[in-house]
Amino acid sequence: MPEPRPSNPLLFLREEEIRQGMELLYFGYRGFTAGPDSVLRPLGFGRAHHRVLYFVGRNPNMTVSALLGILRITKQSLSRVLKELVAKGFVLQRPGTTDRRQRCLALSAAGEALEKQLFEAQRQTLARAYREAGAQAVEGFRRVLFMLADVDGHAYLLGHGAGAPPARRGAR
Amino acid sequence: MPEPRPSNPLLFLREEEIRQGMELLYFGYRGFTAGPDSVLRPLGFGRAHHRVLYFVGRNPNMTVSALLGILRITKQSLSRVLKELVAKGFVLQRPGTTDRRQRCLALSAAGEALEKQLFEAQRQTLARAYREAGAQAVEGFRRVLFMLADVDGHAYLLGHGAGAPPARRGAR
DNA sequence: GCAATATGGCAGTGATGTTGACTTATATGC
DNA sequence: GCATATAAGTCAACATCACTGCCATATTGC
Repeated sequence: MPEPRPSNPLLFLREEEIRQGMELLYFGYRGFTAGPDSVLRPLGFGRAHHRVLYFVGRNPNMTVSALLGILRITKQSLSRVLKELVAKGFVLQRPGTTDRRQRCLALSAAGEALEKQLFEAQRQTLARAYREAGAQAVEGFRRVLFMLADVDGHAYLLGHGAGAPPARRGAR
Repeated sequence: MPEPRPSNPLLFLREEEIRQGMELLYFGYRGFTAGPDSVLRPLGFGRAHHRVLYFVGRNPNMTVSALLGILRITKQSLSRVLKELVAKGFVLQRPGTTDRRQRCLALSAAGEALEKQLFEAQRQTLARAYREAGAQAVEGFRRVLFMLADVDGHAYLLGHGAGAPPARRGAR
């Protein structure tokens, strides 16, 4: 057995520890995203549609450019997905009140129902993991992921006060 | 301000908390995977190539079916990616010693160099997040992600003793 | 009026995944 | 030894999701 596990918690950055973290991210994210696919496939939708439904549901009457800023994809990529969601009646577009060039996005009743169904699938997965891991682990989970997010992610996460700005407890 | 944050840690499963976790996973995973792309693009490679390089590097002389079992993609999807990696000299194929139908996969010297470069990019991202979040947070991060992984993920993670089997401290 | 902005659209391309059917080489059971 | 199973590779066809580049339309702001 090469080099025993360090008991000193300050030495946790060995390559094996890092690789384990990488693999956990890969398998964990895969397990987390597996759920909604079975709901989306029969409707002819994919992950991109899910992301749009999610963020539009969470930010009613958001503009197209706001959504583009969150998803960080091109206008054309979003356009196709959005057009399908509007055509099938899951998303509503209305001109902005102050600026009529804008198209404000919101979920229709059907869109809300679908988003709720997708949310429920992932809620159960995540809630179960939270319960098994414990509240303290959840706090660490959130703090590490927040640090992994880029500046755009931080801007979004901090802009939605519901979330805790993960200041490090007892930070040096 | 609707419904104040519960001080009781047993009530952390409200919808807002769950949605925050979903968003953290999305933005955190995106930030984590952003690094290697700039290295891979000039070589004509993508994320699929990265995953193959990663797991072959980590499991030298693994068989094609073992890799298929880890990645959970079809033989055809893997085949295309693998063929390109072999053609460009990053991955070596050798017949198995006991079963000559098998093709055992390993990284060439160039493959190891490339994998190391990709690893370094993500190691820095992850190590920085670990440092900022603290050792205790890292433990929670790992435990939640482990619970999110599916059975295939668990089988892989537990099969590589380097990782800690995330038994819950003080579990009920 | 005119430049900038918000949005939508078209054409083409590429990476990644899928299904289904088929081939080749080798191993194994009887 | 021969039938069958298995490991791997291959081909055709297709879907999703992203990209670039270019252009059109409506509206705003100066």
